[in-house]
Amino acid sequence: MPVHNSEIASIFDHVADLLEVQDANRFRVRAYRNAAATIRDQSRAIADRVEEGEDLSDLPDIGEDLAGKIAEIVRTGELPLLEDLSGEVPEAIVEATRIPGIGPKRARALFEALGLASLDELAEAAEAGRVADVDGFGDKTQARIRDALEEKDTGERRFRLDVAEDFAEPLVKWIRRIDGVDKAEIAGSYRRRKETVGDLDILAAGEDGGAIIDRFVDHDEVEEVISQGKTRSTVRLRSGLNVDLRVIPKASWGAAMHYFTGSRAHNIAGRRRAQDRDLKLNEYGLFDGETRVAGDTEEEVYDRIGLPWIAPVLREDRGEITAAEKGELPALVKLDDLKGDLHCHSDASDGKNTLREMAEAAQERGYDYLAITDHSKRQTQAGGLSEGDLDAQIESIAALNERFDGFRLLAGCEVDILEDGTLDFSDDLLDRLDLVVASVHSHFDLDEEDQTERILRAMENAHVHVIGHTTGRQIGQRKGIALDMERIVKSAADQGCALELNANPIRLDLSDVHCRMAADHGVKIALSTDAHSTGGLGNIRYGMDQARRGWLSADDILNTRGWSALSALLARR
DNA sequence: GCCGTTTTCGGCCCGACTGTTTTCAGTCG
Repeated sequence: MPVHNSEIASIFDHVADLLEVQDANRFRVRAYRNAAATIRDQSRAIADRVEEGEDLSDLPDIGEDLAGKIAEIVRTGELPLLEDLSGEVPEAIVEATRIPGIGPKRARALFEALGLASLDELAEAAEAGRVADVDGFGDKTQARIRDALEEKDTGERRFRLDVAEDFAEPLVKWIRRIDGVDKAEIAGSYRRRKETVGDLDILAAGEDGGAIIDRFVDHDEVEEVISQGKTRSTVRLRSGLNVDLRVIPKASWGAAMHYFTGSRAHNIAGRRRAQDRDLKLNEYGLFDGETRVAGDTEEEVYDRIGLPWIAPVLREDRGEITAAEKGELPALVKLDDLKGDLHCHSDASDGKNTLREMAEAAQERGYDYLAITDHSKRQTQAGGLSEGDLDAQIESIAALNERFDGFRLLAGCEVDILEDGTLDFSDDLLDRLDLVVASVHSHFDLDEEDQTERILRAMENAHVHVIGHTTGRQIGQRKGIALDMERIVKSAADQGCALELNANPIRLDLSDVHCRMAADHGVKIALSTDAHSTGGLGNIRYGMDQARRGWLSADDILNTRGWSALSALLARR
């Protein structure tokens, strides 16, 4: 089994963790972390590149040494350096660094001073009051350790974007009404529209930071004030969501938005560019010595470091800076480009609304078409249609279309991909449909080889236009099925089969990296909601954000085409 | 350990807040 990129990245991250506890050169630690990030963001399998004899040191942050180590991992599945380090540093110390406020230095100091060997022993020591006896530690840190270990709070919890929105939007509106606040916006991964966010970063412009923050920490939903200064505060809401509020002067707005939108890696790259130009970039502005030369707007900041404005969704240090430099940033797809939705359900299967209601909702959104893709017969629990039911639905759709002007319901189906990769309906029946989406809804536990073959076989059926929610993952709830995505994408390209980007915020499947991989291979993406009600069509914006994070342009998306162009494309299968 | 308009050495992003100590290292974002 080839080694996955994520496995190589994890090994490097683990090495970095262990080196950090050993108090190794911090730039060496950073080198391992940077390399891990680079590897994680590659859309192609690193293992394949090694097999093909490619020079990995061409990749950013991978030099001769790390290229050699990657080759070794690909060959043997192991890295001797990691084995050595693991023998020298107790894993429990690394685990202890996940306690908020405890980093590598303090974790190691504690374990050495108290002769600890496990987190359980650390919990006992905190309970017995021995932590506060260690030099440099006091009662507060001891209480923090005790509480964190009691709650098993590793600080790792992430919130789905749509869930975070429910808390974030009312909160930022409330902050805007605080006296002295000129404006306030949410920055961070929320603004970059990541599928999950770890915390909310809210930026407010105002002069009297102390007073604004006093009001902020007084908000009803604040459960705990983690830190509170004159310009910055961190609180935990009752929901468990952490919120950072940062107050800056109005003149620094653009620089601060840039800074707090991140990502961290994108910021570091930006500050390096500033340095190269003998400037200094921080959240207050871009400075030439003591003089601020930019900072009002993000555009101005980018401009002065020689770049066009870069959309927040691209700010992940995945090549956007080089692309911006060369004037090769993608023309990102936008909501207005969409002409329809290619996956939704009616009350004929497990949807809530009738065909007519779904059609009217789609017209209200300004769409030219909507594909009705109810479940096939295998999906009994979801009211899957029998052959006869689908037959009747095709007729109903044809009758409805008679009444529409400039709009069309597409007769479709979300047909089940069975365990062996065959489909739940006959080719003859599928042949009568405008659009066929084929999806996996069962046997999630097959191994990677079988699962991949299963999808490949489904794609070989020329009646299949789109593979629905390809990995089947549900964010925070269910891992996706084991798939060799590169084989899937290559085959999709060969077959002319599209892959779906499912806009449901629980799915967002494909991921951003997979979107980009697909586009790089020329595979078209169906950007669809999988709506089960008229309201569900509104989820399209989450899928749009994900598509943009995947660098997709309108041409990469199937349903930016009008019906005649789309039907011509579909007929080519 | 990586990188290079100062290219094989000597740099490596920047600032706020906390806890513990009394001037700052560590941690975090």
